Amino acid sequence: MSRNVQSAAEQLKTIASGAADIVPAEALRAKLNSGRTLTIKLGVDPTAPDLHLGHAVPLRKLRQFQDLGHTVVLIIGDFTALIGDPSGRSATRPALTPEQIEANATTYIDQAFKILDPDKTTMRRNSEWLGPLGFADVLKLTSQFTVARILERDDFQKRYREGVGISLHELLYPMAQAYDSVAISADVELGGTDQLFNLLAGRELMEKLGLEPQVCLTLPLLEGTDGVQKMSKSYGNYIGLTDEAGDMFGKVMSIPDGLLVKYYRLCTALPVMEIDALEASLASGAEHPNKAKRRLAREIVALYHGSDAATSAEAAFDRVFKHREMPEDIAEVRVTRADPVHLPVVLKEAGLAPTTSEGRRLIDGGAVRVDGEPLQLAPGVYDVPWGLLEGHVLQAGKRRYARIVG
RNA sequence: GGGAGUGUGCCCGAGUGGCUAAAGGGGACGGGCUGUAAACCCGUUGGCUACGCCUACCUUGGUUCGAAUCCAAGCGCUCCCA
Repeated sequence: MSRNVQSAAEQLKTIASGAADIVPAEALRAKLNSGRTLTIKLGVDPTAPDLHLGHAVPLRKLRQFQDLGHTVVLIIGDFTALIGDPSGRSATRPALTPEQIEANATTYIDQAFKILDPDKTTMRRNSEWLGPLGFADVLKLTSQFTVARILERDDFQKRYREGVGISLHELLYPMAQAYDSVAISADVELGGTDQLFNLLAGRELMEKLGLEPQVCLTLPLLEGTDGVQKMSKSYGNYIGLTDEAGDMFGKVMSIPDGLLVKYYRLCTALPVMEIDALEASLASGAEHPNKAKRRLAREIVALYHGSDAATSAEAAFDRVFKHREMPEDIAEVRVTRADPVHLPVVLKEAGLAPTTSEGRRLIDGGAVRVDGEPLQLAPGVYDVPWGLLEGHVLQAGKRRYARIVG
């Protein structure tokens, strides 16, 4: 929408919103003042096929740069994936096969373009320039860094102190990433706060090689739905960009209140001033957190599925969780017919429980309902008449439903 | 190359011959409360149409009526010396 008609000061305000740190801020101001189109770099690790809101944070920031008229270079770290970024890790990352990397890169790009403007995005792979380097080239590069400098890194220090292994090649990761910045002459590089070390390495290397050093812009790590750990698939606390609208809405509703403003800032496209105002009214108690969270959920769902989907996701949410009614679209599930039927098996076949044992636990725990009515069975009894289930809605817990057919 | 230590369920971590499907904690799931938030209370937490059976304490062999626990070799990880 907007082009680079905004003043440097205005641009800076947008860019700084939600950012954790800009190092050095002065340099960014100067670059913006120059009026030229800046090259904004983001390196991504093709280590996972599915993107979530956490991945979207830097992508959103990139989009802001694009809207301000700048160019984005998205670097797929297909070569560095052979090392595995040690950032924030307490152990060496497993290396990926080239096939996995390729597959992940493809899905990554697909999903990233839900956020980025393809016309203002250049895609590169760092194997383009890292691959051809010979051992002599690598030696020359390593001579630009000192051991002390590399070992300053918190995660390396920690691992070293705790006796957790550090492979030698991991020490080269920051250097490889830094070389990416050299290869594309980046003006600004984005990354999470855990990336600061890597970003600074890029800045230093550029300076040593006589290039205008990049500005490092870090973004806070986004906590997942548990509100504690950073959002990550392996913690199971993520909201996927390709999650269904209803799921996405529900997951956003389940984040802790304390994260509301952060999510607004990092995950929505709302103007900075509006978010500032919301933050104030939440703090004063004028705005109920639940109301703010609903709007947040709508905003986020609308971003990835459109506003119609957001509206109906909210309606479906209310139906089930506010009015305690059945959802409208309950999938029919065909299960093995028997009379009487063994309920744990039905639960399993219907996908409501992962195992029959879990099914039993759900029954014992009073989590199973038929047409919304709690099912009470005598202890030790798990068989029910088929007629009780056929055509009815079987429910396990608050969110799992299935209409049983035979 | 030499020496020492360590490997338990999703994670951390007890357990040192039978009473161990394995303490405790975390997490997760379920119930209550509620705003599908937090806090709090309660329950569950290997699989199996199940008062029983099967699979489990890095791997493979061995000792024993019986092993997560003892022995041997191997593999992984860590530390110290060279």
